[in-house]
Amino acid sequence: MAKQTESSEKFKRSSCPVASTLDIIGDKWTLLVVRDLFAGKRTYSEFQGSPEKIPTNILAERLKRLAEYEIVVKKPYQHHPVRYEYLLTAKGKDLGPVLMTMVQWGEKHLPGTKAQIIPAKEAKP
Amino acid sequence: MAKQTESSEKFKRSSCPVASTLDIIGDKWTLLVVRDLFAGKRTYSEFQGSPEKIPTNILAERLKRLAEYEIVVKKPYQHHPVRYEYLLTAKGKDLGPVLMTMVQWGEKHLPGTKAQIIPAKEAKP
DNA sequence: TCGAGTAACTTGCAATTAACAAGTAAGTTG
DNA sequence: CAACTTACTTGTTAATTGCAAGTTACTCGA
Repeated sequence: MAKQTESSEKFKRSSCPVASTLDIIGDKWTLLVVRDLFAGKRTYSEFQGSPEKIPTNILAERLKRLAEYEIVVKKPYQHHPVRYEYLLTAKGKDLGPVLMTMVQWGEKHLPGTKAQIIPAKEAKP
Repeated sequence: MAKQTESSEKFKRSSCPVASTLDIIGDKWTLLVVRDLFAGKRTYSEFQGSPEKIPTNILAERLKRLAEYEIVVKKPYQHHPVRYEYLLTAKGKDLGPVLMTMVQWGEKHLPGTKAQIIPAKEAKP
């Protein structure tokens, strides 16, 4: 788990924006977490509840990575039982179009897939 | 290398179009091959020439997968020395918007990345 | 106050996948 | 005919994933 440098400079395969983007989100799970965030999920256990059943160690690692890349921020939303929530940053919200184009491609070309209508987010109770 | 079924039905983690799309293109290399196809590359050795230096066994496997999913078609473009070219299908061309949104995200958020202007394709020599 | 429960992780492996180097087959060129 | 090229395949090692179980901190009900 050794990082290559102390700084936030990460390894890049090339200067191509597609390749560099894939270095960050190019795996089976990362964008699913981002999708869940767009769907209004905020906590570790909410992510675990998704139908794809992400392994817990992978979820933890991906959340850490997403925080390192400043796609999400982790903050406690209550103390005593300290509980954390993960929120999309502006950088993370900018992944929305990537997700949307995947939804469009999937719905057009992969039979049996169907995006859910995301209910408008309510104010926190 | 055993497939789960004889038919072209592939395993899906869920009915979510994002998850199902990621089941196909959710890795570090697949979309780079698609990017190269959009950039006008057509042959195995042209893909190998890209700056990310994809391992040859992975390139072969990904091309096979892309053909199975009908994102590309493989066809010989000359006999005698049989040489193959890979071409995007309509389904593959529909991945263009996914690539474009990644370019936009990368250029905005990943310093040092820069999309190349793709030169107009010349006639085959 | 004890025991069960919950959220958010961590740890330990086995199994799968990726990476790297080398080798192969068919055909062409000097 | 020896070297070269394209398009792969094979073998081996390294890294990553997936699954199960364990941990920590705190709450709640009997």
